[in-house]
Amino acid sequence: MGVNDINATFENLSEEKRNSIINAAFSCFGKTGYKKTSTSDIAKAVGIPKSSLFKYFGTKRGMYLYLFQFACDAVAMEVVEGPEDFFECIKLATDIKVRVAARFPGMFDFMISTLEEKGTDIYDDLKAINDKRVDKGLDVIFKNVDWGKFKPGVDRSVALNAVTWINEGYGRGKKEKDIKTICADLEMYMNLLKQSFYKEEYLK
Amino acid sequence: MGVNDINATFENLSEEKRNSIINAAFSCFGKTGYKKTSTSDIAKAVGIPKSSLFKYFGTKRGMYLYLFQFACDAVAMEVVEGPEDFFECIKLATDIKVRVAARFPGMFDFMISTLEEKGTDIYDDLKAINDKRVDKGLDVIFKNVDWGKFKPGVDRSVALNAVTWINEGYGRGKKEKDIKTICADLEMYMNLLKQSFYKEEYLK
DNA sequence: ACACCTATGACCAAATCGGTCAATACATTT
DNA sequence: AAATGTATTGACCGATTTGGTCATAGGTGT
Repeated sequence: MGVNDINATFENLSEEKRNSIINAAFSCFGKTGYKKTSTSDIAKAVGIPKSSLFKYFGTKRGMYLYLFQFACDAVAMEVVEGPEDFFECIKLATDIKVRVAARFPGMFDFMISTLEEKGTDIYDDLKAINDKRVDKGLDVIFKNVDWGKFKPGVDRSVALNAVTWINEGYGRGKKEKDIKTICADLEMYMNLLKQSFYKEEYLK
Repeated sequence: MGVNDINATFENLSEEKRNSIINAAFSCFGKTGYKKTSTSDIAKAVGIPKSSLFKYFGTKRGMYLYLFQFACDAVAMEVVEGPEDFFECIKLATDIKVRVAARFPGMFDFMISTLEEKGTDIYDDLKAINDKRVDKGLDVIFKNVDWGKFKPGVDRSVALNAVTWINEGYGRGKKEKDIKTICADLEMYMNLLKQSFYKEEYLK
């Protein structure tokens, strides 16, 4: 084992065990935030003794930063530039999100919660990691979008808001649905919005 | 002071102070739930000593139940039967929500959080209070809706989902906006959806 | 049998928990 | 001004939980 490699023991675990730990931690931290989530909460959720967590991550802070970095990397690995059609980009983004969320269900809730919680002693570290990201949210996916397809009255932020809110809302409510149903449902909602947003000539 | 009246001292406070306590408690409990929110968290948020809270509500449990009852009553007081047009009902519901949220900003987040947290020793008491409610969510407001105005393909749950998700999404993002802007923004979003949902003949 | 590493529960001091209480501050009555 | 009743407060309580340590038990390869 490397001398300075705190996480080495964790990385040597089987992927299955690693993911189960990561997912439980995502879920716990995502629900109650950094400060209010105790290490024993997470240990209980995973089903391993607390001391193992400290072997893997050193400190609670180390664990949280690891998770944040992990989530950033997981997203960055999937992000690609999208086509010029807005709703194709939405579909692409949804696909990515669904695919990632299938492996790490609590990840996006966790990511949202990280930036909400201020006044903690890790906030600066989080921002440092976040500033180093190149993917910068949805910018990459949408950079090629042809906004000319939209009706004159509809501006970009409105469109993007409506779409993301419906996606979020659907995501919050889904329970025990398989990926195919989810994608089909979302496509239906998106087609609904498309009819409101696009000029007639682009509604195939 | 009445013998069995634990809350009497609290009720005798000025409305301003009472509301500031209620709002801080809504916000704290809404964010981290019953178990993870400490009485000192709330006291600090209000700006009064913790011991005062215990004078007002007796116990933490008592405080939480009071808040829940209070929120139920506040909603029940505003709810009325809506007209037959779906989007007029939405507007009515939004008006109610905005009006209530103007006085108690954290109330709805609190209400949502109450039913999410299971395994606490107050869950049964909450359900008991909740079961006594007559307003039962949005049923009353929407009971007169004429669903025939919708396009054949659009079913009710889809419409209601899209509308509520956009409302929730907008609500989550709003910061320092005055009520008028909020209502205008939401009306714009709703008109967008209306065009997707209604048969042509009903689009004025 | 050995060495090597991981997993684990008992354990720690420090902080925090829900809750109490005697003392103070304050307004009202006499 | 003195006396009275109440509201407010910070100091304080035992109990629990906190982040974190560590010696030991257990498994694996040789």
